[in-house]
Amino acid sequence: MTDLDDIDHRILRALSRDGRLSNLALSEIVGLSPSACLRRVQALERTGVIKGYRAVLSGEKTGKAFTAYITVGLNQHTKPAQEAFERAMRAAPQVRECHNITGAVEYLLRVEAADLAAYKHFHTEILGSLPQVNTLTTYVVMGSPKDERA
Amino acid sequence: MTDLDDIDHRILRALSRDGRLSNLALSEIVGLSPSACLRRVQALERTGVIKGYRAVLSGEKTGKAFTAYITVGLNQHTKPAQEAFERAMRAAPQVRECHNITGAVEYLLRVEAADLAAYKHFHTEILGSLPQVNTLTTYVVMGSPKDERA
DNA sequence: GGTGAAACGTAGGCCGT
DNA sequence: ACGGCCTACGTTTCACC
Repeated sequence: MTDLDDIDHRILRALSRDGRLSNLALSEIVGLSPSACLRRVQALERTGVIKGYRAVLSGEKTGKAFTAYITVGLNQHTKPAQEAFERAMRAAPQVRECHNITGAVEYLLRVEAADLAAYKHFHTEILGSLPQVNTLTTYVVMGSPKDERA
Repeated sequence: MTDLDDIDHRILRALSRDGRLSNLALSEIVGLSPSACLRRVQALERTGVIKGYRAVLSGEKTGKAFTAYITVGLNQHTKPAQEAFERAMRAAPQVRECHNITGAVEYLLRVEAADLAAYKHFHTEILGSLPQVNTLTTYVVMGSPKDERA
């Protein structure tokens, strides 16, 4: 369907590192003329290989100094229960990621909050009050030696 | 040190959603003239509030259809052992994230691979062969109802 | 913070391969 | 089908108010 050659991969690598590269600079990096390069980038965007662009913000400097991963076990495995839980996660601004995983529990969340107190509030008032939730285990992030999705 | 007003927050929200917004479009969204808007964005970049910009790629369409989270327990808690492990994670292209966490194990990884076979190879040949690694538990991602860091 | 103008980058038509 | 050239147009960026 979409097959990517060497130049496409170079474009994707360059834009992953710096999504604000100008087309002119990008064309020099990948060794193409500006117009040929632009056409490729537009095609990658059109076909959904490039899903979008994002500014990467500093958690500390935007008042989100506390990050944790949480595993969530539900007490029912029915579709309505899952949908209700996922709806609640989508509505919660502290939840940056919600993954449906295999294993002993159903979900893995990434949560960002201002501090431990704000996290505690989220944990007990929001997560703890959902009727579908059975088990919660928190893993506080002390550091991220690697985070390419920063 | 860095205190952010309402307009700054609007800028950050807009650029988080679309990191390629032109300064002109951004200035209209936040209700500033282009030059004033640009000065703010440059200040946010200079002070590290905006850490960078990234293209968000489709895992499926770039040949990474398999995603898993892995918890890793080490058999020594010494600094050299941690550093050796973190070095190996930084060197492994399949590892997109490596977080140092609290709890029963030391690390949480996010790994992306082409398919289950490629993952198995990484799991046994790379992770399994590191002398510091004691326990490995894999959680395969079946779906991500929410992923704002996409 | 806004204005204006010069410098710069973008984007699309066109042609060659 | 894909790359390079050319050029009109839009955007960025900076000194100045």
